[in-house]
Amino acid sequence: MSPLQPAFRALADPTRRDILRRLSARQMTISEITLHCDMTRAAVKKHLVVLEEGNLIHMQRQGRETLSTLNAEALKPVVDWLSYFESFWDENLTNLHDLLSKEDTT
Amino acid sequence: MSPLQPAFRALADPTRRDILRRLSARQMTISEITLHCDMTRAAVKKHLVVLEEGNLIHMQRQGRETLSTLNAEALKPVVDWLSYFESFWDENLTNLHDLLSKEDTT
DNA sequence: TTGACATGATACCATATGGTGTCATTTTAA
DNA sequence: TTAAAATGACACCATATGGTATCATGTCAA
Repeated sequence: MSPLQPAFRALADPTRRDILRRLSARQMTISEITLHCDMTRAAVKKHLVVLEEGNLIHMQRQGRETLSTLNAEALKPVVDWLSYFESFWDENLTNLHDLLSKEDTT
Repeated sequence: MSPLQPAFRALADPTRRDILRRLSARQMTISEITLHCDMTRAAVKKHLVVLEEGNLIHMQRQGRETLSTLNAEALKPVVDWLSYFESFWDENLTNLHDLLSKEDTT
């Protein structure tokens, strides 16, 4: 399996992307995160596990609470994968040019 | 629903990411794509539909075949969303610093 | 030491997802 | 005109996914 797969999978859910944004401000406990999520704590916990599997966050027990911390570096490989396509953004304009040329001769 | 959701969902599957890479070289028919995918044409077609829902490709009937074309621009919003976190890549190094300081005083 | 707090861990459920097989329809080449 | 090629459209299946409810366990504060 591609090492990117767990990260891409984690990013596919809107709740998980929202959690990432919140964790970018500061680390939070599971209960804190749950306050914003409109679902049970158990569901939030599951999302956190998926995020951790994607290495996008780190969970650390601290006394009776568990702090989740963003690991933004893990997004780097994802951005790199997507960056491959940046060169095609302009190239598509070229294709549009070709298309227009053909239409001119029709 | 966030306009990004269909794109993130489409990117979550390795087969679909592979198809995007292949389409970056040239547009292909469904049968051509299927040759590389180790699954039936029907399954590939489903993936193509998901990619189209994410606006990542465009399908166009051409006689008896359907040509799939990459729409790389649709990846731009995805990259933009991820770029928000770039500023935290360095900030995490700062956090590491804090952590090390604390350990020094322990 | 004792109850409330914050979780971990499960069991269970409905739906979404990823695949297959099959059949109808349109198009092309002989 | 006719069979093969290339799809579209379904029906069907097993699993994964996203949520809930519940109960056990460790921890903190009074």
